[in-house]
Amino acid sequence: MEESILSFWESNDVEARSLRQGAEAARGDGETSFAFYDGPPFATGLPHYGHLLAGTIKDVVPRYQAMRGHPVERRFGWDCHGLPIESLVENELDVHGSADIEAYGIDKFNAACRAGVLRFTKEWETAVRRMGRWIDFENDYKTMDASFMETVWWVFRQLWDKGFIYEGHRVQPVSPALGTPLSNFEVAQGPQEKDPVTRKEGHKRRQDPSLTVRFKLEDEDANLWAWTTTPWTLPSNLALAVHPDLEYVKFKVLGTGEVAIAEPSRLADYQEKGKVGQTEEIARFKGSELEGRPYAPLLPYFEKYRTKEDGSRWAFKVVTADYVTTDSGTGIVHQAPAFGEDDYIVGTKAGLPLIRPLDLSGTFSDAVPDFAGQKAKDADKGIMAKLKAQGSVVDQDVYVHPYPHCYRTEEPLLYMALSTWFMKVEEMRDTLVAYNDQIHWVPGHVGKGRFGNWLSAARDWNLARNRYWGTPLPIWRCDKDPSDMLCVGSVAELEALAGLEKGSLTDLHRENVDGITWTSKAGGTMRRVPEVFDCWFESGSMPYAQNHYPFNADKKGYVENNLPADFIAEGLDQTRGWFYTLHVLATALFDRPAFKNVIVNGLVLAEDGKKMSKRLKNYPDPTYVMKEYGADALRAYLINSAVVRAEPMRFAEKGVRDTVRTVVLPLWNAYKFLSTYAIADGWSPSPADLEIRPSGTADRWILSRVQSFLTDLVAEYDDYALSNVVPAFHRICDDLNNWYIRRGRRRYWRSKHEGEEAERDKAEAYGTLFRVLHTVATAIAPVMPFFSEWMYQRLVVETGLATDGEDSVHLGRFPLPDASLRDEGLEAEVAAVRQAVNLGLAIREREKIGVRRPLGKITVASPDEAVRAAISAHRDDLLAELNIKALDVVADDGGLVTLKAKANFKVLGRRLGKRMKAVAGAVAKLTPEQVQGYVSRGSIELEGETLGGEDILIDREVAGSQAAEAGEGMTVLVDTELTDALRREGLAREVISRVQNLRKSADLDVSQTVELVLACDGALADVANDDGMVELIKGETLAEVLTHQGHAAPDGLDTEHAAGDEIDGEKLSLGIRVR
RNA sequence: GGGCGUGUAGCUCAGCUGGUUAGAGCGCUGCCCUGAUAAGGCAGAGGUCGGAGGUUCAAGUCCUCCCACGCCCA
Repeated sequence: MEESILSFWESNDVEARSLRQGAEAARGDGETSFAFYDGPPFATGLPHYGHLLAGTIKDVVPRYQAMRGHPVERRFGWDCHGLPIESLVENELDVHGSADIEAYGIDKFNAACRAGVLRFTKEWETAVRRMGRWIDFENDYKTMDASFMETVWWVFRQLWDKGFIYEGHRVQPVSPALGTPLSNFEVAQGPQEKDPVTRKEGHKRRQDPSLTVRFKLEDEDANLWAWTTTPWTLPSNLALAVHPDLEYVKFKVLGTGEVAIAEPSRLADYQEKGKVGQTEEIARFKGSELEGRPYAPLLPYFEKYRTKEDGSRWAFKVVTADYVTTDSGTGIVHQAPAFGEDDYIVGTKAGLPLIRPLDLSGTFSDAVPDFAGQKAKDADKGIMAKLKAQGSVVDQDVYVHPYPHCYRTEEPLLYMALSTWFMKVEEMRDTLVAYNDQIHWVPGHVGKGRFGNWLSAARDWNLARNRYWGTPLPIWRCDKDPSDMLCVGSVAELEALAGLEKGSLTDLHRENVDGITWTSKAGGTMRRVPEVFDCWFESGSMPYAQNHYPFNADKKGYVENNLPADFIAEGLDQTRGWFYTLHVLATALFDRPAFKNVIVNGLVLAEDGKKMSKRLKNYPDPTYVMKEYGADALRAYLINSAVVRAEPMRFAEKGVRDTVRTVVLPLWNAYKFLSTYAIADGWSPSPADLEIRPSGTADRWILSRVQSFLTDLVAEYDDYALSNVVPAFHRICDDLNNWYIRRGRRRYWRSKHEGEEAERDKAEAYGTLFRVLHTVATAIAPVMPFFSEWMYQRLVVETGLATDGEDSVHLGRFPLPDASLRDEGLEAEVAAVRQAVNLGLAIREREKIGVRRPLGKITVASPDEAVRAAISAHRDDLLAELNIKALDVVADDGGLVTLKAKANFKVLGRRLGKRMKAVAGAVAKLTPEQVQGYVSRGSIELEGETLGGEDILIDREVAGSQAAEAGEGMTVLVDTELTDALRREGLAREVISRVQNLRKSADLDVSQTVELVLACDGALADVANDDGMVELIKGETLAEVLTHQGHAAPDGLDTEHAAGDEIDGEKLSLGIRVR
């Protein structure tokens, strides 16, 4: 069914027309259009349920808005740049690290990335279309398009001009073998190992030297003991850090006479392990008192940083830092600001210089002549030997700890401060938070909590990456005078600067722009800096870059009109990703938020609660699920869960199957009912039926219920609360199938000779059901686009009712609730009747009397006049549904129930406070008579309080052993006594049921008339001999002739179709001849 | 280590500003109905509301601490 709808959409250009409407409206004044941004996925893998979920949300909302008359432009976006594709290509080419890649050729490497990044786009397109998502793949955007990249340059240039960009350093993990810094992603790819104690997965463990070194104070004859596991950073030592609040001890080592300083608990630990002998305490003081104390450089290489030009102390002094702990070491931490994140922060704060005598391959430079040319880790031994020789080593040991290793070479990573480019974000925090307050987040807590907290603690954004396949940073710098820099904001500008022919530069990747140079003012050469952009910068630029803003004059106004977007949706993991980068750039560039409404979805987990894993095969293939159960069911299942409120969801195939059963089939059944009888009856809808205003109660009721349903839906859609849509749909289906159609079934097979009134009623029945189905089918179009379309085609298009341009449900308007069709009083009436029916069924259940057996009388008692009126008004439905002959409605239920009183805690608690308990106790102890007295008088005095009105709640409990049930506001009593007539009719109905089953199993047409043969005796024979009962049976089973034989035939009757059964222990044979 | 979220029936989840029989769906058991239905209805069993304190006349709901899990960030 869905496949044929897909080809219908395609061959009739339906999708394209809807999308075109969006694009055209958006290009106009933007007044009525609804702006949607698609967050670009990465097409290096196949789409999984997370993508399908996001895709569903991104489809439901635009479809709804389009139907509300706000056309939506929907362009698919592809994220093309970044590490995942580079890693993939590195593996395929077996080329790893910067040296290899550059030797291989950036042009060839990038060509491979370009070829590889879109390899799965066809599969994506197929999957996205199969799930019914309408989005434009032809007019898509790719972050690697020259036009997109040029806008990224423009964005960056804006920031540059506004002073948001600066050059700084950040400590990053570097793989010495690859000679390249690694991203967090790559670090996480490194070898993993379980911690033997905590059993938690972490970095692979390694043995490192554990070295405790003495630093000699310059203003006192004492040493500071500091600890490190990276001896190779000791030549670059520039400071020692202590915790300002920790206590330190100065002591004398008795054996050697050395005076030293360390943290006392750490010293004790050293002594326990026998590394230090007896000591004598000299003094104690806080870490803060050590601050600023000068010490002699451990090694001579950077002595020049001891004092600044003005003579003040620069490096080689004690600084304080809160991160110092007493978990290991001496409580005094060696600081090499270029080689650790903490060290870098401390160094910056203390104004220390940044020295880094190692290149990216981890090789010492000439600045450290003793170890020049050696690799960092290889130099550890020599450094330790040298320190030992000069008497600086207190202790040497081995330390085992988890440590990050290179994902390719398994070598330990080195942390180094590298030059990079930042965008100032910290100084705009307040603005970011203020604009965030204008955004409607679903769920709210993500915006307030997670995102809001992140914004108010936002750090400057490191925009540059030392990679190859990305948008190059458009900064050109003089090789003679590094302060001479130029930021290029467009291709034309670059061509002019470099003297290139206009229009000659058609691609902006590194291989095409790195070679572009020109002569600088100082006579040097202007060269591009080597970095490319963090690809989040590109996706954050997407609102502008997808339209080549501001270079494309046609779309300039369009971009400005569509900022902020009305709606976006992505997963929770984008809080620090796309949501953030969109917001930061829109705030910095346009002084507005980037979007007005956002739905954040949670993670789709496998049924076992684990991550979906191809290796574990713990989830069903999406293609299979859509083929087996349909995309509509999958969409409804995904949406009908807290996953659309950022909570994790366990995906179960069974859940999709249940969705078919509970969401799709009910409406399908209702449609089948209408079509079966309409065909049999030759009925077809007229345009007036779309607007029918019937007079009958049941018809008015169901139309009213539909209006309530629409009211709910519109509220939920408008609030982006998608998780409430399916439950609302479920309720209307229940009302439609289990009451409206069930009760009204006979109206559809009324025959012509019942007269004019019957004809009119039948027409209204058809018209109303038609109108209801049409409305409901249209209202669910955003969620279940296929089934909705299928119904619409049959109900409206094939019957010739479609007006021009409305040949698809998705091109029409969303049905808004019509208040004039709403009758809440009537809805309450039916609710009361349905409750009475439920109570009656409960009585039958308890008394073990099947509904097929008619009973004489039901009594409904209620003190509520409205309830009594409702029951009387719907008398026929109540009696028919319960198969009871007569109804009594009474106000006084005194004889049926005993009254129990309960204190109304909500009302009384507020008033009475502490006295609540006593009063509640007294109320509970009231006898039924006292309660009765309260009911008639309206007030009572208890514990010195006068209670009345809402203060006391009355519960009714059925008294004695009567066949009665008490519900909210009513009590129902059923007379279970049987007369002969009732008994005979019950048996007749049993017979009818058997005949109908036989007709069904014989596969007879609904209107096929037959000849019926019954063979039975005893009580059943009484029925067969009762003229009234015979007429009843004949009428119900379309039997033109009924013959009765004595005694059941044990071998079955000699008719075309025959069956045998037992009713109340008596044997019955029946047979059917087709006439 | 920090931020956010989650923890309620065998499973998946509702429970609004605190108010007294803690609900629904699925599953299970029993019964019933059915000439639109691939279905449906009624009932039953099943709960220390993650744990411990506290506030309050009253706590699943508010506060504190702890435990477990998830996501993000270090």
